[in-house]
Amino acid sequence: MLVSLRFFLPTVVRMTGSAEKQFHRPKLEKISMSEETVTTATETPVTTIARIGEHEGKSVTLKGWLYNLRESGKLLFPIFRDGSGTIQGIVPKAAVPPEVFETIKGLTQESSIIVTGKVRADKRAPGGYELDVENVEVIQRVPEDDPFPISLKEHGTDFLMEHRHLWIRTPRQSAILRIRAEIIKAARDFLDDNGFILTDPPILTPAACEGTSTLFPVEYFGDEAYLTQSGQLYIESTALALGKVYSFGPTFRAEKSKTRRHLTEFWMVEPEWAYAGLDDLMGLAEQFISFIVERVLTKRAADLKVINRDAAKLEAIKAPFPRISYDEAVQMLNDAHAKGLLEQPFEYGNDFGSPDETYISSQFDRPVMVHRYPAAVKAFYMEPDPDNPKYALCVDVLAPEGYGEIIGGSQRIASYDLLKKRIEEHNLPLDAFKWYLDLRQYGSVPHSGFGMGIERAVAWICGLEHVRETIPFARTLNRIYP
RNA sequence: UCCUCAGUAGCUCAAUGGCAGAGCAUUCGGCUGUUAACCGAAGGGUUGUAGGUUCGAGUCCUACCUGAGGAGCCA
Repeated sequence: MLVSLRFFLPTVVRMTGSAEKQFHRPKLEKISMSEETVTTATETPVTTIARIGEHEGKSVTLKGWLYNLRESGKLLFPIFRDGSGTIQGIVPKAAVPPEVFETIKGLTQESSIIVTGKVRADKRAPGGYELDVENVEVIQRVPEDDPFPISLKEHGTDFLMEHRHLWIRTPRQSAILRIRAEIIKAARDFLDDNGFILTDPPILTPAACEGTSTLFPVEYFGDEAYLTQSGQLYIESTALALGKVYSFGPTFRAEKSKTRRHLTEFWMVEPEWAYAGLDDLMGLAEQFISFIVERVLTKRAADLKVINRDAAKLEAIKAPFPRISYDEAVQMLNDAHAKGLLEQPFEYGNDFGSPDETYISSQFDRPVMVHRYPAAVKAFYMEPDPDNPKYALCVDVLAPEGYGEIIGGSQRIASYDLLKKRIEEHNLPLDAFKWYLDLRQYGSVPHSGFGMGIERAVAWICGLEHVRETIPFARTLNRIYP
């Protein structure tokens, strides 16, 4: 896979003694947590590229890096980035002291600099503004014999992942990480504002949560422990203590999955809700997803544009979402196979494979909720449907555009006897689940919850090919560096 | 674990079994509005590893290593 690094380029800076003395270093009165600070030495406001429009016609100071340098005779066009965006500067030779011109001319890509200049609106500028550079201070100049490895041209996946610590500086990757942060904040704001209490489950666990996935073993003072594959069982207990709870944290799966949808370490947000049934859960899921998408559209429109995401597809994501049963989904798959739209015939009773999920989701313009799978293919703790115990009261939410399952949830078994029976049927160690059974011994209630994989949600909302771009440092089957 | 594909300059890629190439990056020179700028020049190679076939292997054969995509499993 080739990844085009649009808007990127390199350059350099020469730090001469005489030039350095002319550069002012803005002195801050204090460390400010706001984006805007004022230097007492120069009275030049220190701002960010994202907010530079507030300073049109005035001189400002930016702290950042050189993204690219173009030159045309006695004109230099340095492009700066500061983490909030990029802006082009212009440096006519006649307009600045010779030291400043020579310093900028000698800058290398990704050299760190503090630059001062006057903000000017310009229709030719992609961001609407340019900076007439007045001065520059070089903090560190990248040596030209070991230049920044990620050029503006295309690179291969392996090379980019090997340089992930530098790749994240590029505009597209930075935009994705900002959107990820917004998605996480939206998820937590939604749950916080709807009465869910954050309760953090342990990451080191004594046994498998579900008994299915392959776990990462850890040496624990002479015993074997495992990295958690889900916080669910633990937040069932906090839900019975606090009513409505959620967890947000990392989970680990040692499955040898090699696909664009899998990481060995990923983040999940899991609400758990006492006295809630499957219908309550589906209502929560559609409100939750709608809220997150709306928030990203509102607050990260500029970043969606940077990554070229079709916002119209996201604007359609509004509750209610279609709800279909497993049986109805199977009927869709059978019809599709009869029409030649699906290669493999679907065998009733199985869980859906990737091509199946892709087809089902492609039939809708918003996430589709598939409920009541056969209990036999689902986890041991799911409550049977009272209307037909062959089915489990569970739901998978399939994202549009072929992104597959982003949410999996269910109503949990409330009966002590049934849960104990299921644990035995799955050959799970009863003693390890004693505490879990206690939840059904002491004030058991119907309760439900789901887990949403953050990386899959980010991949879908951003329209990405692969989940490895949705997290700063992806952990996959074949990569644990950097 | 299985299937498919790919490893050649720092990067992205060419090269019918017959002299190892281009673009970008780097260095030098030119250009006063460039948008992955452009124009000219220079430096830059153990063709993933090991073996084999051949007068001759980047190219064909075998094994291995590494990576990618997919299946299974999962969020």
